[in-house]
Amino acid sequence: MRARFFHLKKDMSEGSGPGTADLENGNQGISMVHVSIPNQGIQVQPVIQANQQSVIQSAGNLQTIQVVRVAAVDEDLSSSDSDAKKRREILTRRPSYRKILNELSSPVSKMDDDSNSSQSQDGHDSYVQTNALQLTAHGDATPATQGLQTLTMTNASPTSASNSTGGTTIVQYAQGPDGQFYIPVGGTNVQAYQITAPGSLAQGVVMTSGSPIASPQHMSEEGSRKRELRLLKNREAARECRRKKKEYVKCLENRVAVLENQNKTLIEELKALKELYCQKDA
DNA sequence: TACTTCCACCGTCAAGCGGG
DNA sequence: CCCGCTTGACGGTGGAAGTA
Repeated sequence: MRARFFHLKKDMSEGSGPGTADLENGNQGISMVHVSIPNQGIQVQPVIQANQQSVIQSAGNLQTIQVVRVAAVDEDLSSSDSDAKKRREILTRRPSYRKILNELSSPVSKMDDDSNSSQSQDGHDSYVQTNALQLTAHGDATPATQGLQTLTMTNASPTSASNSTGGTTIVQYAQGPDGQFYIPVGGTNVQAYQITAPGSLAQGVVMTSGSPIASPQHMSEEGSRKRELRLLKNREAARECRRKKKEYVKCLENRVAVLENQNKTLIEELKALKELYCQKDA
């Protein structure tokens, strides 16, 4: 089995590298941590036992960050395919990063509400709030771009083959009589760009300049159009998903840094109090 | 310099999930 | 129930670093 399988969850529970110090007890069966943040203080409270789902729930000030333990699952890597299937079934699906980040940042804000950025409760996490990747298609009534469709992607990557305006990416495409997709550039001057077949896509959307009317015949099917659109959407979605995942990991790492600092401070405080107590006693 | 290894990123597929 | 979104898995690519 490839190590990449569930690697995010694994990273979270293995106690290796940055961002895992608060989860070091994972190998003792402690896989849930209570983090409560009353005003400024932070309490970390391990909770024994956890079921197999990654859940983050919040109740008032108390947030429960429950981390899936994968170590036990990974231990029997040599087991049969049915075991692998079982593991897979057990560990399928986790809440989306958007949801997790929502919960991490609550009750201050809701991710999908008005604002586009927020800070989590520890005041250190800084990540851009993301809306779900949304693509809405609607016709364009302007004569110059008759038949032009517009895909609006909120918070899509600015590097995508599209116009990006403040987190909203607009992909415009026209559908030729042959069923091809054309991406017009320059308003009235409808210079057509053809989205090529998936097989010829090395990376991203390869666009080749061409006539808005002429097209190769092999792309003329409705099915291939739909597929092309689906792939385009999924490409953007995957990009967005990876970005969110990165933010999520960063968010956790920041949280770990804060908790480590807190822990260090408390240890020093305890040490000082101990010394004071010993001096008094002597 | 050529080769290998590692890492990050990407596109695609497939499956689960939630909303309508 | 269907459709679209989300995300894990997989395979591919390119660049950086290490090695013979």
